[in-house]
Amino acid sequence: MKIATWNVNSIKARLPNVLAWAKAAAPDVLLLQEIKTVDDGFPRLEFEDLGYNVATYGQKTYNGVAILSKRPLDDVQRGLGEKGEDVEARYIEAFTAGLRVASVYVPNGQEVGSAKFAYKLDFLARLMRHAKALLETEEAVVIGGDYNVAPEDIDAYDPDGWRNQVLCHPDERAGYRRLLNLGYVDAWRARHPGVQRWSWWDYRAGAWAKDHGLRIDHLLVSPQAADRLGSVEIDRKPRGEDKASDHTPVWCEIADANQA
DNA sequence: ATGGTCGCGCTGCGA
Repeated sequence: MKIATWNVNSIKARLPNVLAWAKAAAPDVLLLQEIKTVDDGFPRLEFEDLGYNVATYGQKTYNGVAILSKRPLDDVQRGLGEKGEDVEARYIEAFTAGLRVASVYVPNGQEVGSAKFAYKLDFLARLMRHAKALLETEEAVVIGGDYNVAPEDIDAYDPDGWRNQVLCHPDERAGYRRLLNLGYVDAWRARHPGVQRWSWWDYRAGAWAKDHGLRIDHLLVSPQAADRLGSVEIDRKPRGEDKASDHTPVWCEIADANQA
């Protein structure tokens, strides 16, 4: 089965792009971030027509996450289940197709040292605690999303220029690395050691044209899912199309449990 | 170039 993650930067503005990609790439599970709409505004019927079940955790104007799956979505959970998470819609998980999957939109953090940066670090800590609890179920787990962290220097086009900036600061890299220390695997990096590839290019300053990007969108897979990991790719093509999101999809294949 | 460009929703904020 194929699982993809994509920060679409408004599902309404991006609907033709997302429908076209979902049709062509045909992921079994599509994890979306920054849908930027309340649940009632999500174009549910258009995705149901493509054969997806839809679960959303929306919010007016900002944030918002969703899970689309060709299999039924069970045990849907919205938020990280700790105090303080109800304000911003940044996490949704469900059990589908024999896996637990989650779509996460980690706060951007705006500027190192700001209140928003502190909120980002706190969110990463809450995510870590929740991810740890998920591991204890010994289910196959895939937590995909926009982590807003370039894990290592190799994940930035100009690591020295980005050093100590938001998205690359050591404190947020440490927060992200704690997820790996629990036993989660960065699926794309596991399949492509030493390779540079971006998942996000700023709209500004001609970043796409100059290929100035960062790899900040990740699929973290539990050991049980890592044992079944197949191909993992970043699909650059949607970033170059008309009315593109500033992020592009990342996908992985997870073999059926009985084939592992 | 301390800039640049999007989306939301109608003014400036967030990314």
